[in-house]
Amino acid sequence: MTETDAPRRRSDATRAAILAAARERFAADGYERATVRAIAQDAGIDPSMVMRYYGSKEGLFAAVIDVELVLPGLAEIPVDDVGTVLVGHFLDLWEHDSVLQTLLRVGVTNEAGAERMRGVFSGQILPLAERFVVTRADAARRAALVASQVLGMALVRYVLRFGPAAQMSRADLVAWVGPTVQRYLTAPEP
Amino acid sequence: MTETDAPRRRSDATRAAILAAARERFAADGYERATVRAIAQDAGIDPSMVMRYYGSKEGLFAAVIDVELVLPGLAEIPVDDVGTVLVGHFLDLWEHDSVLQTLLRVGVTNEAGAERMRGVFSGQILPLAERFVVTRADAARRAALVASQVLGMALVRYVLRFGPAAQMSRADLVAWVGPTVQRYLTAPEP
DNA sequence: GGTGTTTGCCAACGCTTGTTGACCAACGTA
DNA sequence: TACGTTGGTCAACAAGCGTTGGCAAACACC
Repeated sequence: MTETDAPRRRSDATRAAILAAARERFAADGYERATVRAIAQDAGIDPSMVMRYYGSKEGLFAAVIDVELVLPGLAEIPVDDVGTVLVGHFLDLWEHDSVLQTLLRVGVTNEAGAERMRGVFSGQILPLAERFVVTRADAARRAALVASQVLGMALVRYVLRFGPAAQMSRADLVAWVGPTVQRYLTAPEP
Repeated sequence: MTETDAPRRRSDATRAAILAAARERFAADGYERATVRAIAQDAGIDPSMVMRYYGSKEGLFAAVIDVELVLPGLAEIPVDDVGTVLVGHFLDLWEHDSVLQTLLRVGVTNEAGAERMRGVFSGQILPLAERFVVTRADAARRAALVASQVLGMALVRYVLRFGPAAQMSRADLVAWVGPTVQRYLTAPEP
């Protein structure tokens, strides 16, 4: 998804600085409040450079969310631990990579962000659910339930910052939420 | 919270039209993209009227989110049904009142919206949780978990509009999510 | 019926936004 | 050393934003 072996240019450092600043601003402020001027200032360059290298603000945003986002393979872990392991992986992803934070902040008001979020859902959670049930419709429902709990957890903990949710230890969170995800994936339909 | 017996003015209809238009716009577009001009056009009046009656865009937003938001009393229902009943109430609230949609859309990027959201949490879900456990810290954790699941459900269903989540029937949703909430409220600590 | 207040529109302000093009310095190559 | 290419700044643009003040019509009251 991301470019790998392009010819090295002298401006690569600038490009990277812009991208890094954009990541932080979009993740912290959402699409509208993250201005091109602010991003450029963070990157220590002129706003016009953003346009030169990314075409437009929308193009810059597209570059920010155009990253591989993969949950570690859950194939080899015991079936009974899928819930807790998945929750742990999601917490890691959330805390060490700003792209999910960006997608959530932006996806709530911006259609491109929402579309990308749906893409992550279809590409990561849906295939996971399909390994546990037979019908495609059932898998879709279960994946949606998993997404609701996992995104809801991130929402109250990292975005809305509800006190209790932000203060819960990682272990507590896994112990509480893991079984929910486990049930959504493996329990018989109610 | 809302004014009740003020002297009736001739402009009450206009005030109401502005408020109604603002509710829809804020709920649909979030704070930044809901412009005063667009709201005024929806209400069929001049943008300057918004300033006259609500002081500023921020004042208008404050008026929009300044509404009583109460979950129906859950005191008289059987303890074992708390989860399913609560989820049902939340779905009703979400579909018949735009204020929660507004708060979620805005709260993700706007601190005033987030603060109001935390207020709803503290005023509605926290007291509920305190009826089921003894220590205040435990209640806070459980309330946060309930909020994460319930808001996450709303997020994927009404805001991000994940296909499977949006298409699930109300009955299915209650049957799947109800037990999760029930467990968060009444299960012993893991 | 005259007078003061309310309701509404209009035009404009000052500011910020994304975006553009002119221009200069540094570099690579012959 | 000369020259085309690349990297970068600067100043400005048009558009949109929230916001303001003035003015005309409609109303309320004596």
